[in-house]
Amino acid sequence: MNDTPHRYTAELAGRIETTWQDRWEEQQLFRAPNPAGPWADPETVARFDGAMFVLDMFPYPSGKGLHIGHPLGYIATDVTARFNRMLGKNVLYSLGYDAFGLPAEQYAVQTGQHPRKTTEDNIVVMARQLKRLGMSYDDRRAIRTIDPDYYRWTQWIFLQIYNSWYDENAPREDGGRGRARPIAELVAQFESGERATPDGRAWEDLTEPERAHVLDEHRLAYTSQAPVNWAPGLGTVLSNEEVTNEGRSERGNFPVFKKNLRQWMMRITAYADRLADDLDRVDWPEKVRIMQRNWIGRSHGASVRFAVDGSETVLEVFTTRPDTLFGTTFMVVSPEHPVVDRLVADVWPEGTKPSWTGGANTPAEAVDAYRLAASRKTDIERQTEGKDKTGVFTGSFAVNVATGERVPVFVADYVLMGYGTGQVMGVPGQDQRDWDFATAFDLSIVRTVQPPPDHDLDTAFTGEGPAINSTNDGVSLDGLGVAEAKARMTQWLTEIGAGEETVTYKLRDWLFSRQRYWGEPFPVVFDEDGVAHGLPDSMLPLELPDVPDYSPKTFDPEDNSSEPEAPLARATDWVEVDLDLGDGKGMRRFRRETNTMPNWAGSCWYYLRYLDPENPDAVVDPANEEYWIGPRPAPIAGAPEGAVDPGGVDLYIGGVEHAVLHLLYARFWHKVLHDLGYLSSSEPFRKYFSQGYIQAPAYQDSRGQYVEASEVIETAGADGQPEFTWNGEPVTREFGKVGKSLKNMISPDDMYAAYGADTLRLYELGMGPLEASKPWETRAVIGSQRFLQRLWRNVVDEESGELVVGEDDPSAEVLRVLHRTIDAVRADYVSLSFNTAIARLTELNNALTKVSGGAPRAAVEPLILMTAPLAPHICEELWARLGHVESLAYEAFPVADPAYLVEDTVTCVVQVRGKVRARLEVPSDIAEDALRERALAIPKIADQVAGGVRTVIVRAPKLVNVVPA
RNA sequence: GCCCCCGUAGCCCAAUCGGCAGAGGCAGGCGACUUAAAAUCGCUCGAGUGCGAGUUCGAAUCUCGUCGGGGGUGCCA
Repeated sequence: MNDTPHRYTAELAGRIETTWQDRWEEQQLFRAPNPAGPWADPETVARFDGAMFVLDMFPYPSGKGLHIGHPLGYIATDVTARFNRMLGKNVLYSLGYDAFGLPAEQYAVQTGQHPRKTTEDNIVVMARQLKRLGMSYDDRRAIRTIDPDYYRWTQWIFLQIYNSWYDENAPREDGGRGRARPIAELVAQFESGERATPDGRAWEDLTEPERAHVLDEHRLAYTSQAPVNWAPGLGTVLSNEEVTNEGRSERGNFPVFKKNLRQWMMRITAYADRLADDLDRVDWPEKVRIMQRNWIGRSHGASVRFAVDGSETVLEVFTTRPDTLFGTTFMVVSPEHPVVDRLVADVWPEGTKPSWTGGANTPAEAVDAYRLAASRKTDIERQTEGKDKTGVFTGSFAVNVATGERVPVFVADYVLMGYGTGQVMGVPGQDQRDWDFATAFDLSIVRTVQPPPDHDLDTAFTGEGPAINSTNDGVSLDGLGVAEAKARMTQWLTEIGAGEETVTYKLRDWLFSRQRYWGEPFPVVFDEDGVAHGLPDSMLPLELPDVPDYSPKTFDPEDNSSEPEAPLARATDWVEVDLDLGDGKGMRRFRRETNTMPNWAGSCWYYLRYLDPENPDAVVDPANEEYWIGPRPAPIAGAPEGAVDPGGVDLYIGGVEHAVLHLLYARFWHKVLHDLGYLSSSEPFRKYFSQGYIQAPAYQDSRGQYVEASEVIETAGADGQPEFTWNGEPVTREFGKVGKSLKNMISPDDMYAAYGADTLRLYELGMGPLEASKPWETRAVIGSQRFLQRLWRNVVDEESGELVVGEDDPSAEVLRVLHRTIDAVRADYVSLSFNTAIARLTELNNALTKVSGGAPRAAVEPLILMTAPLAPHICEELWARLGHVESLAYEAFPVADPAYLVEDTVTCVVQVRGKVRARLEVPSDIAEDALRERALAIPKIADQVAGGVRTVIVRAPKLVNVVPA
């Protein structure tokens, strides 16, 4: 029989936790009122002290359920949500499911179940695990991307983007220029003649397909032929992330080919500048802002036009180093570039070196062979060949505009078609790639920046230095530094009409279609001329049809000529439809788009739907948007002078693996909707915090195979280092991401059973800073349980279950500890420093344990309130046992009394030359002079500075440093 | 290759503005409770901050170099 029936064991914790979880749910305690929309309750909203939107990256409902790595961020947001409720804020906090996607489809194909069934089953499992963790979600707002009521609006947003164009000259309210406008306004410009059509004909003289084609050049969502990763053996296209370094599919290890297919694209490049500039206005980790800026890859330089000798053809290059133009000794064009055809000469001209010809008899032969070889190489092969430069001479010469010299034009695959103009000027003196090419092809090298004396003579010099060899009749750069020389050269190029200042980006338009079943259908149909039409709102949602077979058609893995067949294409009854689009043309025959949207679509805007999930009339009521995420009066700390707050979610926590794509795509959509007037905020996430990973030990046997981590036995070795064995065999330990592949899965369910959810929450946040990755150690979880057991014992007698709190006033000493703790914990919660908050609470808890006569109620109650965001169940239970009827979820968070924060006396350290030599107990308000005198009067100090004092540094009241002469 | 972050006790981690290296936890040691063990409780041991310079009255903190670990990116003109 248990001696201590009221001890806080895992079993008791489990009972308490499930009881409170049910109670919270019954009382609908965490439902946040909205000011407008279907749930409008402005009176309740008015009772709060402002709004706070706390957001997690919503999960993909995997069949394996949660592991202990997942909840870290969720616990952090839950603590933040609970803390802010206690500060009087109206807190919006929920968690939906990102439920379309490839794994569900693949699992469905394997098991013969419908992906909706397996997905919904998985959601049930995850929802149970999360409820058991004690999350304070508003359950009404937990949207699922697969629900037609949700993806109706995903489709609606797609249509807004499709029906928009980017007007680079339109003024914005923030003072800049460029914003999305309805496509109808562009049509009006064409109709009125304000804007000329590409070929100059009048708009009304264009056929409908011609007009559609013109508009496609402007739409923010458009179709185009684009190269994609095609795996015939899988019957599907793959994202780049799904392709291995060896150019095979991650799943199944099938060959992957680049294939040109008609695809939907999103014109995200139109927003490149704003996506880069507005990073200054959001409160994000600097690391993530740098990653996004790198991804956008804005670079400033100049475009320069080169005449081709004896031809009308003009080559146009982009360079970030116009100052080095005098050092251009050759030109290079990408093999895929259409201009190559016009460059190929009939015969090898005089001066052609043997190494330039590739052994061919004519330039045409050489270039054809080279282009064919390049086309057969994958991107990966081009990369893995590294720095070995290959190429052939075209037989043409261009004219260096600065020197007037003829320079040979080459075709080489180190120049990429997809960046800049696909043509470069070869400047070996100041570019290592060009140097390598010049060396391989025996081309001349002219330095136009003076390298320092210690510079390696066999390499390019890319650093800062004075320009040399850079003077002609029109311009001289000699002696100028790089920045000045760039400006001077760009100015000269502009004057003579040979070039101008230019900005380029690495960012590409976003490939937006997938040949999959389990995704949002495009709300688009094609008429018999092949012209695309967006469906009218009244036809949304366009529901994903049930099909008998949702697996993609597979082919011979090596059959590059095969074409993907989207599963929806087989639903012929659905694809071929007669519709009246309401455009005055009556009932017509259409063919539906059979691609589906990528996984990103649903996750691009889910946070907006949390704001107003049941609104049938709008994606979100403008008043709700404004209330929850509208711009605030003050910009974020550290924003540039004059910056305006962009609005957005108050706190978004998620893994850094989504730092580039998801966050960038969501920002893009948000800005489009802002431009079109649907949103007052211009950024989705005002503050983003990237959490670290929890790593768990994984073990490999002598063959390098991972073994089940839970079955590994640790022993102390002869040298005191731990040794590990599995089934008696020695294994080696490493730390890695938790999961199936490393066989180190640890389920939160096991932790609930062994310790309880409150202990798990406390342990995960107590491990270290939220942003750090740290190793899981099951053995250490006990420490968090002990903390809660001590807290329990401060209130409840383990034998009898009676209250044991003292009703006397706390001592001054206890009050000082209490108020110092309040002060620190408040600050720690605000800065997400949960590990130090836990340490402070532990300290206070330990101190109360030692108070004779029982921990005083006046100290225990604030301790419980402060611990409640971290460990809500046990705190609710103790709060109730202390006689409170209401949940503590909306109790005011304790406030520190400044009177208890100041000490009467402090210990002052007295240093000699920076080394501590003595200590003084002094009044905390001691004057500098008095402190100096007292320090110098200490005999030990006086002895040490007998030779005289050079200076005394006093930092009253805590430090005196005496520097002897 | 380039860019960013991190190295503090056996382990995970603290340390406002540069001012006594230690808040908290794990493990270890000692003790209490127990017939015994586990659990629990109390007490306790423990590093001079990866390494080398520099700045400073004073450096874990700032600067430079170097080593180790992690992340991003990659022929981006």
